[in-house]
Amino acid sequence: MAEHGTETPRERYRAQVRTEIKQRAWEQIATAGASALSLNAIAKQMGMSGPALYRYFSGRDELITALIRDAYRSLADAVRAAAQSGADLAGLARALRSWALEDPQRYFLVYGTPVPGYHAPDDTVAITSEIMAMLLDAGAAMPSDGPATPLDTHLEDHRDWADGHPAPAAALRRALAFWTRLHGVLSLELAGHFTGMGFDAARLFAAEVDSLTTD
Amino acid sequence: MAEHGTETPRERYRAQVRTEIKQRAWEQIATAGASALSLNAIAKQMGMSGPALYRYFSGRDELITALIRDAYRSLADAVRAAAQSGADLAGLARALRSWALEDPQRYFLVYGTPVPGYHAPDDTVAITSEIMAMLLDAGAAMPSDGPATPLDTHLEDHRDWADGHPAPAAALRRALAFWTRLHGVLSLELAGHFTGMGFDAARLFAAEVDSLTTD
DNA sequence: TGTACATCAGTGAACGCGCGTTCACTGATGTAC
DNA sequence: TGTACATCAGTGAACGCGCGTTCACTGATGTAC
Repeated sequence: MAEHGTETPRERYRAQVRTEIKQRAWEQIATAGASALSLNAIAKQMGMSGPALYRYFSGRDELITALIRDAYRSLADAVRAAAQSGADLAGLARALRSWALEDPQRYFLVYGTPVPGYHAPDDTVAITSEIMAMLLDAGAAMPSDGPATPLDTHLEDHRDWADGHPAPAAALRRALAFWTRLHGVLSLELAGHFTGMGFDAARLFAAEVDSLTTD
Repeated sequence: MAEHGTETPRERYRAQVRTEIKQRAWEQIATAGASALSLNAIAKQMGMSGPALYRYFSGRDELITALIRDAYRSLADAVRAAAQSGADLAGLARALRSWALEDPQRYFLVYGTPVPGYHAPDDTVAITSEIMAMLLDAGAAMPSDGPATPLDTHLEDHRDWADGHPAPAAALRRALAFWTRLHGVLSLELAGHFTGMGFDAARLFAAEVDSLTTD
């Protein structure tokens, strides 16, 4: 028999139901957007009554928070998997794109329109700098010819966000460009702003990836 | 006395109230996000009863549609104003940034998380290509040295979206990069993803603007 | 192995709420003679 | 200029709805002796 740590059957069941709730929540978000997420609707879909969900989440807010945390975690894992298999910046970019296309609404839960007043859970900043560290690793592994840009010198003085990472300024710049440029193409593509324009979004993305490595 | 075309006092009043409704709607969106927009709340804020608004908009959907249309229009006007005062691509970029910072939620209504199932009004595509034409003008006015990129040749074959504009492929590429790169920095900044990182978002934006003119 | 008890998942009724929207109406504003 | 009528802005009551959330409960599952 497989061992599951010190998990009791009841704990396993709880974890299972929690997972199913989140899964249904994602489906609902994919169908009608995050603002339409409803506990009662999820319960109905699972064939149980509304109040039952309060055994698993203390309320709607905690559920959404859990979803956001999972989304960040999942993104970091995707990048990590690529990094550990020896990918360079371009490889990480491909991993990012795959992850984004896999579930656009998940992407938008991380990078989409912020809800005024809502504050993302604290762990997300830790996960973000975890991702940043991997980008910095990849950026630092590249040859950086050319003279320092004005942005380089600014970043040299404001590198706290790199959290002690010894990457040179050019790598900091590249990590930021990775973030902003790829997010630019991806989010416009996922939001449907390219539909009907006729060109291939994948090629535009590829060109932006190229732009990171040739400066 | 000033002439207002053939506007009757009643028509003027109607237009005034419609404008105030939209204004309150924007305030509400800025406070709690677009999904929290409520006709009743707007009415209350204006000191009138809920049903009164139905004299001015056929329902919530028509109001949101009007807001989106106005947002697109306003963006196009901002770009146009810059273009008509002789700005180059970098100048248009500054205009875009100003417009975005002026009202982040307006920006997100145009470029933020799409609501699955909702379709933006048709005029918006016309306005988008109006903006594109101005970017193409500015892009074509720049010297394009260097060999054609793989993206250039792809765009050469898929330039329908340029709507007959005679810009060379390099200008098409630059217009798209303008769009995606600046959106990348801007949307991350407006969504607050840079807060706490310590660097100056304006400089990052400036660097991206530079990247458009030096390839 | 069998009984007594504790834990805990899920139910169903009930709460107050704010939403969008309709409808028949009142009263003010404008128009025609 | 004054009266008769039409237009139309805004009201208030009412509708059904689905939401999040609470509470006292039943019944099944697990635990201790």
